[in-house]
Amino acid sequence: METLTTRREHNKAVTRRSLAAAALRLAMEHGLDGVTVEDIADAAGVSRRTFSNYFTSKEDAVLDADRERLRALVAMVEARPAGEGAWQALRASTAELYRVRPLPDVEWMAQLRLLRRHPSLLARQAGDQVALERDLAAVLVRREPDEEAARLMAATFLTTIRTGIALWLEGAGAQELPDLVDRLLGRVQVQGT
Amino acid sequence: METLTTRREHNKAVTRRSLAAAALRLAMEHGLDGVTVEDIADAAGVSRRTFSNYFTSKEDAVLDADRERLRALVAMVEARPAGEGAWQALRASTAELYRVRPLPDVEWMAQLRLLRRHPSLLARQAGDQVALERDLAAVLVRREPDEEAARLMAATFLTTIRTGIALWLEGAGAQELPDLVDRLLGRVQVQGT
DNA sequence: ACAATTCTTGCGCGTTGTGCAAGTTTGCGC
DNA sequence: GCGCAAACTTGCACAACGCGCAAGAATTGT
Repeated sequence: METLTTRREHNKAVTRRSLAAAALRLAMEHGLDGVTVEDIADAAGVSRRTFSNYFTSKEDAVLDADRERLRALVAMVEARPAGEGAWQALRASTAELYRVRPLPDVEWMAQLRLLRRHPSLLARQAGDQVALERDLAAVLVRREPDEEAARLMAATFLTTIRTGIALWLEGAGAQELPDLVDRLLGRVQVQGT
Repeated sequence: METLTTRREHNKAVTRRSLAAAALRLAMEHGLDGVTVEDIADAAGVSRRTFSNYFTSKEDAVLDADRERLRALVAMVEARPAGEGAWQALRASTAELYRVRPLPDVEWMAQLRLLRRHPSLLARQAGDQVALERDLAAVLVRREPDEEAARLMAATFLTTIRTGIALWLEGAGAQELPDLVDRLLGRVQVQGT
């Protein structure tokens, strides 16, 4: 009675998660600069070299959960009802994401405050988003046939999310993140075809 | 008969420019990975250690001109007529930037194709933009008092520019960049107060 | 059970960023 | 012009990083 997938994939997924979790935990504990790749590898019970087989840097590992979350969001957008407009689908998916996968408050708060501080993480995160833009735009094309508009929409949308998070982190945290993000999304308009 | 500024500042400016220029030239010539910091330092006639006094990485040096350009744009936005609306000021400044400082076609084209390829440059560039968002938002506040809106506008604007450049690079280059960017800017709308 | 594929690991190497301390240049008041 | 203080450059050393390579271990399919 193994897992549903093959054993290899399962093992890989486990070590990947271990590494990402260890990276996040240690970075929150000692600060990003207070942790070496070797520390993370040790905590996950693998060698430094193996770490490099999964991630290219510690920033990469720390942000793994973030990326996974965004990939889930793209999938949600794809699964929205066919008739829905592009921007509406994005907005609805965002709300859905916060419903289906709420942020584990305390831990995430700490992670994000960490993110916000360290420039190399900000840079990496922004870089990741650029890569995601293509995927998101590809999904959007079904709802917004003009490729140029789809691309612009994807970029604008992701940036709006990022801005929402930034504002939320800076503010006293008086308002709920989902509400803030949704309000921002309501303020932006990208003209379609 | 020295320069207008003090000698020290002048010398610093010279070596900085030398380093940035050398970085750009060598990166275009041999690819980003085909160049070491030492190569760049040698080409500029300084030591590797001195390079680090000016830039933290070669990506940093390569993108120096880009950043300077964006800083000029922020200054232009600040200098626009007082009555002008925020988004209108941004749009006008962009057009002005392309008029006042046209892109040295061939060289820039090559640089941007280089940028687009290399992930670490994309990441760095995106990270720089995040840092610029604050400055731009601060300038915008005069025209858009709602800080949240100003911030969102700054982020959206910079992303639109980036998207325009990305599309331009990918396309056959049939259309002029300024026109493309201006069209994109026309498609986006960020609701003020 | 055996061979092929895939993953892990240790080793080595070139590169990077940075603190430190000595040397050099520039600025400024006398 | 003189000399001192501040600022800048340089070489050195070191921990850390990313990655190619090849040998060993685990997993797979037959």
